[in-house]
Amino acid sequence: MITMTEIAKLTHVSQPTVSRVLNGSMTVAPEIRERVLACAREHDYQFNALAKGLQGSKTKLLGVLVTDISNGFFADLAKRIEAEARENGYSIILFNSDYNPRNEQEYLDVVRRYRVDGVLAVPIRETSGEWREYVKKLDVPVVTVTRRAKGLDSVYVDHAQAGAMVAAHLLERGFRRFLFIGKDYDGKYVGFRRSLVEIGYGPRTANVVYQDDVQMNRALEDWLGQSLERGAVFAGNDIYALRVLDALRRLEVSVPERVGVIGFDDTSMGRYLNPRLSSVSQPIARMAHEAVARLLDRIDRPGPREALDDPLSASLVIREST
Amino acid sequence: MITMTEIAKLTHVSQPTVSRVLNGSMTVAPEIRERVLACAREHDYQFNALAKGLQGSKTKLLGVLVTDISNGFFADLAKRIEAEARENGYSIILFNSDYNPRNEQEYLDVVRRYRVDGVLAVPIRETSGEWREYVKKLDVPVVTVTRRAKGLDSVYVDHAQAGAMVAAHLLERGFRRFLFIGKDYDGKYVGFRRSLVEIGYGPRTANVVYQDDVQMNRALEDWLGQSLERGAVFAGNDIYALRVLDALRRLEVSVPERVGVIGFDDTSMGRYLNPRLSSVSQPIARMAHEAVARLLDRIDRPGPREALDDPLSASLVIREST
DNA sequence: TTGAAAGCGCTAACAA
DNA sequence: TTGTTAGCGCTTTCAA
Repeated sequence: MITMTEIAKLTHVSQPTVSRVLNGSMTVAPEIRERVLACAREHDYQFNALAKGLQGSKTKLLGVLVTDISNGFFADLAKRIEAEARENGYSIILFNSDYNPRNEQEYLDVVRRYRVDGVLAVPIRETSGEWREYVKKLDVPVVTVTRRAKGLDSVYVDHAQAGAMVAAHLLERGFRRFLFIGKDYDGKYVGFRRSLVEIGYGPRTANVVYQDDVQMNRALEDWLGQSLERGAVFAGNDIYALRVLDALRRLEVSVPERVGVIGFDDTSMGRYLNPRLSSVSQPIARMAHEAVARLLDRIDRPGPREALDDPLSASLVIREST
Repeated sequence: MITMTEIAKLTHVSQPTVSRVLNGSMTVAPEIRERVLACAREHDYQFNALAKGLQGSKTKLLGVLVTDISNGFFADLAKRIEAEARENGYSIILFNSDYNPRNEQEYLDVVRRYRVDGVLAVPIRETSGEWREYVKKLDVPVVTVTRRAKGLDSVYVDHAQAGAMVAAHLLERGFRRFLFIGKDYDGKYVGFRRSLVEIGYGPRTANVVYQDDVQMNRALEDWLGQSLERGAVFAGNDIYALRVLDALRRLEVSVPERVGVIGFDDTSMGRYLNPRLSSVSQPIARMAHEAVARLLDRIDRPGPREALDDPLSASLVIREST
């Protein structure tokens, strides 16, 4: 691939002059400018991003770390982030932690090796000390997406509030018992449960951690057997919701007459499912936009500033399943 | 971040000696080796991948270009590719062309700028002259994944064969009219149609290019109205299939009694849908493995060799919808 | 307006 | 076994 030095030789100017032309400096004689540009075009010059990055620390590279790219929600998020980054002249190095902290840690090292200008991350355990420590060492700006990490720039949806919304909706629809599929420390469950406890439904709300289909189906069956009252399942994500729907169908439980189901993330399949799935929609495009904007701002204007902590709110998408 | 030169100063050796230690050369006195390693650990040294890449052309970076990462199939593929690459010490720069050739072209330039060691691509139009020309200019190895590009290393599933399999299956299940959702030059339709034409069903097989739900639903309705014979819809991917299922439900057409539906890619949701979706499964893990292996081989042992052209075969996953 | 020179962090000769 | 020197492709002074 042709270099500036070679173009310089071909056009009989110095290499820095070529640099000036190619970077759009206006202090070059039009005649030379033409000559250099023509030569660059002819040989299809592409600057060496490594050499450029070696110099001024601007690699125009962003590290993006997600937990699971094969989850439609994160795939969408990654897609939007990539688009936003591209619009601003940045490229993305993508990492998939697969919910494995070892991977996450390893990636953070890789990111440093490539001297990325900044990192967008969906941390596995955003509250852990290890995560904070690693971020400290990174010495490039980091923006946490989807999760809230205290003291760090975070662009996220207020899960507790979303959970409360779900509770209100389910109550209004006449459901009186509740099962959450997911971890009990999950923000959405925290908010969900809190609302329910407040009005005395604490004993009627439980949670199950998803391990595999067999285990979940059994848990579901147990829960169904405990009472004949109309209940609702709040799934931690749409993937779980889809499985719940399937299990319920197998058990010949009618949705939403006997049991309601609501998902989370509002992935695109939801509106085509049978029954159409109610879900909680996160403003993906907006999150991607704000996260990238914040990150680029940190990159462009370094120095300490207060951490961004602006929870966006989710919205309910009500369809047939509740 | 600390550099080799700085470590050299701190440990009172020359910088190349630090390089030797850190790269595991055995020709260094144990005492020095210890000292240097300790210092590196203490300061959490991470080599500068840019400087390294600027030198020996090995950036340990792979460009990955897909058409749509938000499609579950490609998300899975990307995930596997990333994992395979990582196992071999490579990182991934990810691009999403969004089926836009302009993006694709632009990305190929970016890839050159970062001097990636190789590229894995799902091209938009693998048969076009433009694509071949761009690949030529790339002067790094390129492996085409999912599609077949003549004369280039290609790891792909034989879509025509898959299409033929679908035809045989549908016929066996007693369907007698056929509608394919997708482009007529799509390999799977080519193979599908060919099989059908051979036995005289040419006039009974048609295709519709998906534009949006309204248009597709209308086309579907038209097709249904043309005959009362039992027919099947072959969707170009599972996403289309899901929509077809939804449209059919709206039209109160029973699946698979009156109309069969089969998808493509066998995305994970398929087994939970109502009805469970029959689909064509591509060996994603194997494709990722072979593609990365081939690419790394090209990188490690340059020089002309015959292009890899080894079509893998897809397999039918038959569930309730056919 | 242009060029010469230095340097980013590293590897790769080559000497000692 | 270690150090010296040069150079990868670029940007950035500093002179001219």
